[in-house]
Amino acid sequence: MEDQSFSFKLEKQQGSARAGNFTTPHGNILTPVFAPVGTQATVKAVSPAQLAETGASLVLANTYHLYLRPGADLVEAHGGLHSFMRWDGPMLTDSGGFQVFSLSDTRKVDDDGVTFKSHIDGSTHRLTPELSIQVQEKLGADIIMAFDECAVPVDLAYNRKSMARTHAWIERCMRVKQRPDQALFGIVQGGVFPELRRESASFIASLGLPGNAIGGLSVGETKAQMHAMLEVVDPILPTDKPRYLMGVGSPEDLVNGILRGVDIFDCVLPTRLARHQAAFTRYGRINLMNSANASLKSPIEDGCQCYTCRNFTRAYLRHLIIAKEILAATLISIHNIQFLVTLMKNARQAILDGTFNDFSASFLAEYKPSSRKEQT
RNA sequence: GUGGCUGUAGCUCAAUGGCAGAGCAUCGCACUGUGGAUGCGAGGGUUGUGGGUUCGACCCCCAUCAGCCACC
Repeated sequence: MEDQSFSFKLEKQQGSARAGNFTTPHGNILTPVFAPVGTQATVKAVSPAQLAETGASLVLANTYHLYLRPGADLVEAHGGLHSFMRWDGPMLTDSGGFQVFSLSDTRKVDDDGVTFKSHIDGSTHRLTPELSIQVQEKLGADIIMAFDECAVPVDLAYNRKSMARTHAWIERCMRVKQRPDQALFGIVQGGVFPELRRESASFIASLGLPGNAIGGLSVGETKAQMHAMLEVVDPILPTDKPRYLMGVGSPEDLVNGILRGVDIFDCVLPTRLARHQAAFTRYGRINLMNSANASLKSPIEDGCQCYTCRNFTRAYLRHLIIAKEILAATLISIHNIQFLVTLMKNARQAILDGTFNDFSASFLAEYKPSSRKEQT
């Protein structure tokens, strides 16, 4: 079904950490990789040229949002997502499955699909595995995702049922998929339950898809639970296919994910935090609005090669924030994206050099997570 | 000069004799397959000043100061 456009070469492995090269019709993805999120066919506040300058390769967009607005037919009529939003590099679309979870106020899930109300105009819609694939084929991303259900990971009985449903849906996705220039990834579910995760990973691995994702994590469970689930899944998923941890995440989560065999990450965090005035540094997250930055002539991070840090002081960025200038979101987004992209590049190089253990240990020792629900 | 109105948080204003509050601003925290350039919280007061009435006064009375308006 897939043509020769997609191949994954595992270049080097150190422990569970992997350095690879995933070939797509729009260029290679060197892994580990972080994909910034452009839900509505735009990485918020950042132009494609600025995005390219951060070193980002893979960009994510969202089926649910684009299906509702402007509609898949319109995107298709404009030559697909790459052409429509002017991103020449690899792209990935989420299936809409996550919205089944995050918009649970207004959804109804059954074995055939999900009925939900539009957050834009309240109109009722129905999404099925078949429709999700049809929409994603019109959008035209290089990597498309199976339509899954992301259940709240607390109820074992419900998670078992939900996992079975997700597995059935993936097979339906495979049956209707037509375009050979798109790679369909399956998604492992199973909540925080090792036995379910094992079963799900075995099933997904057996499908022989060009890539495999791990879903249903970073949705409220503890870090320890997330790590445990990754460790359960790591030895089961095929080593010769990329693994994608959906929706993750923070810098420490990326490093911890690589340590447990993950190749691809995506997250809204760098851009959302930027719009909320927070920036990553190697020592942890800082809030640029803090008055301590009011007169600082230093950049967000000394030595950072991003456009923002090469040109602008913290005092200027804080001024933009206080004055409510939209450039603040742009400049901080550029920094945060490049921070994670660079972290992935450095991690990849360390794996290739055989020094990833030291790299990850020293990064995790230096980087101080600011969230209160950290650790544990 | 005469009369009137107004003085409460940094700012704009509530509170009609019963625990002085709000919005904005300031300060801080959070954000994980993006309904959100958002959400949560904190600090901040000799109610212009001085007297009086009252169990109790931002509130009523007297004086005084300041600003504004009108009329001489």
